[in-house]
Amino acid sequence: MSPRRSYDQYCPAARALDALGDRWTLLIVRELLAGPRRYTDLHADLPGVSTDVLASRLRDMERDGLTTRRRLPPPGAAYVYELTERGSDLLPVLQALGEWGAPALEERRPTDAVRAHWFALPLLRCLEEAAVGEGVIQVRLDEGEFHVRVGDAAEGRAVYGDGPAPEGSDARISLDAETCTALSRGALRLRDAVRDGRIDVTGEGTLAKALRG
Amino acid sequence: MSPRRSYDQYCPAARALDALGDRWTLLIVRELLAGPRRYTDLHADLPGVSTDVLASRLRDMERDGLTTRRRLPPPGAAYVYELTERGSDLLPVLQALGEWGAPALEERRPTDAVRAHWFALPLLRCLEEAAVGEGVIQVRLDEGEFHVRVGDAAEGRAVYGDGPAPEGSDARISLDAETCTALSRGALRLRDAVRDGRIDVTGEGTLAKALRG
DNA sequence: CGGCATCCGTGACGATACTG
DNA sequence: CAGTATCGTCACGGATGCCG
Repeated sequence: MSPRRSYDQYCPAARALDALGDRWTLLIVRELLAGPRRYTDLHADLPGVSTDVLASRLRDMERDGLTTRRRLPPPGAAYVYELTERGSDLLPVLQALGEWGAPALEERRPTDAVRAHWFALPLLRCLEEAAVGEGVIQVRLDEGEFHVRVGDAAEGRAVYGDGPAPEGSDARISLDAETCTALSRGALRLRDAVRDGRIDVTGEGTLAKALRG
Repeated sequence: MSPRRSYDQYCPAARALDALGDRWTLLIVRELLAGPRRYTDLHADLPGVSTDVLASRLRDMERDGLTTRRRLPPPGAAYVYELTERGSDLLPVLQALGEWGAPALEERRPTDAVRAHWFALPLLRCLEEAAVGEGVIQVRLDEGEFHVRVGDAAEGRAVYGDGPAPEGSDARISLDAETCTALSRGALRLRDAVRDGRIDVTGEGTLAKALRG
């Protein structure tokens, strides 16, 4: 079951690792930060995880208060997993991890899987730093689409999600994964990427105008 | 050897977990954030880690650029392990983990080990938030002593360390682990703890005066 | 004595097959 | 679709031994 193998240390970081240290756990959190997911979706976006391990992690995470399992209303009645508030509070952890790991994206190995929404967190950081304003930005990569909510002072939940934003978007940008990587590594600034045509911005609102510089 | 078991995902967080996801790795980083340590010291402050796993982790971490192994000059010639700059960059990760895990410190199990410097990071956050000024504070708990450097705008390396500060301290405080926990959980404010006598402050500098309120 | 390497039992993990 | 069952392999934890 759960991390019966506790570190048994009276230390906040060790306590966190008791709940998060198992393989795949934090990556499942990363997936669910993009919104509720079904078991099969999780399995598809976590290449390499075996079915039993995924099921075991989801059980442990629910037991530890990180996730809940909810049955979708018909039609399409299925179970979806989503983060609790406690689980959503892990956003800073994923951000810190991603920031530290960004330099390691320099090399792109042929065996590496790619999903569009994996770039949501790094890109969100760039957009926040650029202070382009407030609103929802729809992002299109070759690998797929996602959306991010920038400038939300509430610092509330669901700052980004997979696919198009249900409530619509204030601006749309299109770029490739390489540009995304360069932005997240700090090797490229948002302004320069837009100026060089590596980011295509569509939309007419103030947010789109701000993105164009 | 090293995480031969990569997640094989082109994602910054996954790349970070490739290097950090193995058991004990992040706790070794936590230890080394308090300063260089010898193998035996690490083994003593990480109860439960087996000798071969510790040696293996230290080798992997050195290979991944997180740590270096240096021979101390005689007398007392021994090897010490210390973080590289890349390794020190993990401070935000440990901070985020610690902040998230702090609520789990409510229950203190009898099997839990305790070390004084494990409270350094949480306490550092409290002191930074209280904005008491700038300088080095020596902290004494029943479990041991450590020191923290507050208000250092440089945000540089070595914001805290085990034992007394080599360069001396501007103020000294004495408190118990329970008070430390309450502070890190946000259940107790620094001002109130000082006022209630749960923190004893000694020293005459501006930093000590600021701590007294 | 500090710094590991070796051996061994157990449990976690990964892949495949199978079921409601 | 959403898992459970089975199995081989590897990583982990504990103990011991070696070597400077």
